[in-house]
Amino acid sequence: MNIGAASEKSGLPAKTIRYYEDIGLLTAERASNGYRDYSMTDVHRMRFIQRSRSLGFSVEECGQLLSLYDDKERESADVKALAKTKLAEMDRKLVELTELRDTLRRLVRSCQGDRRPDCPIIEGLSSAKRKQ
Amino acid sequence: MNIGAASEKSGLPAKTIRYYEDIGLLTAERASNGYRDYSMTDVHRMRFIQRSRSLGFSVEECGQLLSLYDDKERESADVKALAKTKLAEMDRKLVELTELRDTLRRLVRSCQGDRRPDCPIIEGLSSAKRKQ
DNA sequence: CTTGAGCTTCCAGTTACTGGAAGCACTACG
DNA sequence: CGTAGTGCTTCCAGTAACTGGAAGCTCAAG
Repeated sequence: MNIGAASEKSGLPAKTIRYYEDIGLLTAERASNGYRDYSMTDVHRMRFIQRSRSLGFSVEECGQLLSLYDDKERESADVKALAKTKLAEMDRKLVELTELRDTLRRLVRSCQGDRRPDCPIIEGLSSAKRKQ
Repeated sequence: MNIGAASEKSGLPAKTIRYYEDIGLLTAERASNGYRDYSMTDVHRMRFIQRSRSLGFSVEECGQLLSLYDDKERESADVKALAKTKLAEMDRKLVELTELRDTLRRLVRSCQGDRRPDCPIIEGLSSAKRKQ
């Protein structure tokens, strides 16, 4: 399939797919017309990257994960360790995000949304609970 | 207080504080020696930006929020609308993140962490539930 | 056979920092 | 009082991860 179809199936913009190829995260077959030609395996790889990125993995870390994926001889303990580290990070981030969401939600509720210039959202955001 | 102290109190690196000044998000008094001199109000503003950024507001949006904050005559409805939009976005992101965290957690649990090369983490990540 | 969408490469720009050099300012120590 | 070290200053360059745009080739439809 062409890059457009792969883009649609993977959720990655075509530009980004080309960029990932540039930096070595993806490779592409070429059709006789010079167009990139992707298989479902490629799309899986794209989705893998897409998901990993949205999980908070940097492109570099995606590369690590993918290299573990590619090198079937690698011990799965490596993958597990990496995943565990990321998991802890995500848990932390999730708590933080939830807190912030709740703060914002509370503030939106308490804000009148009328013409009073002293909106509590601003007040709340600038003085919200500091940690450590 | 100097930039170092403000950095510590706000959680923003000094470099970043200077950068925010560059792009007009922050201003700074200057002491007689030419050093930037910050008040607690400035630190609040920094914390506001720091929190907003970590909430997923872009620097541009922080600017909008801050301009609403600065211009006391503005209706708070504007702030509320902006906050509400962001709130919806955060809720979506939170759901997505939770899903991904759970996926990763399940996978970490099912992965042996031994020398078997067929780690299910990779498999799971690359084929995880696709939506819409 | 042309029109338009989709593909190609390449280069430039963007966002939000981050690092490093060169040099002035302040504190502390001998 | 000199100097060592840390912190501040500016400025310029680099980074990550895209994103946009130009110039040109390719393909399907009318």
